[in-house]
Amino acid sequence: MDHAVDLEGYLERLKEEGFRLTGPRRVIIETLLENLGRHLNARELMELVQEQDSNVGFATVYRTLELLVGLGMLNRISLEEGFSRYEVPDEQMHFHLYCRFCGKTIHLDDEKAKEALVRSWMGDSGFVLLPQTFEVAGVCSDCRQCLADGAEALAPCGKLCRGRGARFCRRHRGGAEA
Amino acid sequence: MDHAVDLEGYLERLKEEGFRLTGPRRVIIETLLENLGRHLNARELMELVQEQDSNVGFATVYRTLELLVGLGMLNRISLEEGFSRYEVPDEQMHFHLYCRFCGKTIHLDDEKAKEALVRSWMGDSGFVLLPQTFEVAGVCSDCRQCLADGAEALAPCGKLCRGRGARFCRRHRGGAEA
DNA sequence: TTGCTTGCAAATTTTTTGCAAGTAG
DNA sequence: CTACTTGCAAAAAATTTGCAAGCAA
Repeated sequence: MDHAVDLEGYLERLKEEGFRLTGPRRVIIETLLENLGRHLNARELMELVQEQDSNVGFATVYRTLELLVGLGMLNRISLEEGFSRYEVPDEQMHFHLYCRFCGKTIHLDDEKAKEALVRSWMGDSGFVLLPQTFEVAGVCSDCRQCLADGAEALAPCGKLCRGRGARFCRRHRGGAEA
Repeated sequence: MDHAVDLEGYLERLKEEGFRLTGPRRVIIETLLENLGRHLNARELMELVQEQDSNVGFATVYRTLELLVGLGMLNRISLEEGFSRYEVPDEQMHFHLYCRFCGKTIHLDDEKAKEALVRSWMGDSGFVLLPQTFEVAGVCSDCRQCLADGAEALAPCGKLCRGRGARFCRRHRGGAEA
């Protein structure tokens, strides 16, 4: 799944585009490539980068991320958490199941076939598909069990119920302990 | 595409869940249902709501959005703009092509069939699919023409090149006028 | 050298929260 | 009445920007 991306080639590409190969950029890119499967966000990336070089600042991390995204060398993705995550684009697409309530993620198989299918959707639109990760939102079986009586009400379950929605979670409101 | 959602039924659902039907909530929900296809963000929603009742504050808009999302009555979506957009969940999924460079969006057909396909991806994972909108990222033909020599470099084209990436856009950096 | 880059701190933007006052049920 | 809700203002959190100093090419 995480078949290594060539670091030197990646760095070279930056240079070919006319950007300078600086220390901070090097560390940031190395970190990104060493954590291919993790979908780091800016803060997580920052923390890892600072283990290597504590001088690198937030601004540089953000600027480098934006540069890479602008060059198509990095994808910005969102799990609706209120901030962005980033992934090094792979040759091919990836497909995940994402539980909207507990955040659990499952990686799907046969990605090549699925990608071909998605590509076929573009038809004669003139669009060219960019490899990306699809997060298919759903409810996992664990959370489904937690969903009380009114099955379609889809109230968040009490176990993980992380993030913003927690405040209105019926389980939490009742005081039934998180 | 935007087959009306029943306002009273929607409001009723809130009450059934044990939440109060207040003026501000009413206005917010009305506005949401009157702009089904627009994928409003919090600020846009706020502005529309204030045309109806200038007393409603940002906090209430955010709190109501969060409440509805928590109840599964609203989906939070992201176009990687740095903030969230919201959509009233439809019975069925929707599929868009989204140009990563100019932001152009095209609505795809045969959504029922595509949805069935996506549902089949869930296999025996135990997940239940939640109706959602898929934004398939790509490059539209207009932007493809703007992509200079190094075709795979994918530098943003100069025309619309909106949002955060603009600063590093090769076209803009050169001073070649946006 | 030249001018792209960086770090820092301040500024923005988006979203959340505390709290007294308002109000639906 | 009761306690869920609201508006306001302050607080947080995420991201961006101005600018003098640093450094790659």
